[in-house]
Amino acid sequence: MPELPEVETTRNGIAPHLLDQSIDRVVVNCGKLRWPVSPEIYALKDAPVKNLQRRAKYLIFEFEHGAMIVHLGMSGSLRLAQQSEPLKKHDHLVLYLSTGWQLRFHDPRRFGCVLWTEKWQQHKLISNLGIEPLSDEFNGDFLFQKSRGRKTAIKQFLMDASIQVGIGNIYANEALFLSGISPKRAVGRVSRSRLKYLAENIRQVLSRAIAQGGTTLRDFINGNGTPGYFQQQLFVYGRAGLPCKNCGSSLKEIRQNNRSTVYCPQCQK
DNA sequence: ATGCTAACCTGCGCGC
DNA sequence: TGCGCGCAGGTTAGCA
Repeated sequence: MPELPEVETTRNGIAPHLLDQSIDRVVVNCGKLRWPVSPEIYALKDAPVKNLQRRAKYLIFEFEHGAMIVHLGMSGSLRLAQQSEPLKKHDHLVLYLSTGWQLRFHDPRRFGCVLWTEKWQQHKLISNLGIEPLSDEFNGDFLFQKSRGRKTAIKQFLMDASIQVGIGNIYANEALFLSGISPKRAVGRVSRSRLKYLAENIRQVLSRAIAQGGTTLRDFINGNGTPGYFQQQLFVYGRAGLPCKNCGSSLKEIRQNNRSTVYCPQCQK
């Protein structure tokens, strides 16, 4: 479900309700997620949230004594709710805030996770991640340096979180279209100038998606229960067989690494 | 090191 | 209406 913009949108939506507020208690309705919900989460009590940040597609809730790491997987969402709203199917965790609001973790497919760690930067899911695509280090030179000698397809490379994080299937497809680069091209053979353009497009597409509240395909909602609007601006993702918005020819769909890739064979070389 | 596959799940749309 | 199939925003573990 959520790529970087959707996770960031979630953070923006819930942060005002959490910062310096206390989580009184947590009720776990189903602790069987990608990994079992950590025991420390069950025991969380009267804990003020000191900070809420995003690293890759992870949300990090920092407390005095440690941190809660949340990943939304493919179908997860976090949503603020009032007590009076009935629980939905797949509302696996309910965090009770001292303000009376609840933060509910909803995840039909249960590919997400809710874990506790004392030092989140050293957690094994976090410590080996690549750089943030919206940071200054992420640019054409970085992509050039990381990609030399590699034969892997450029799309797969973009989605490799050990290189750079946050780019999932939607935005990999979109960024390559915006850059006019074939998703099949061996990344090690893409020129420095094209990689520079690609890096700029990645930053731009992610930033714009955040500004639009993310992409809502099936059921993504931000922390306040409202959908995103970026899907209206998608050029290729989900548009296989439809006309290219640039040249009008039919968009083609292939599978790479068992993920669907949509691109314009005319515009992307 | 790099790279592929299976695995973790539920829900939905489509063809028959 | 119902059933089976394939596909869906992700990522790790395990094995070549």
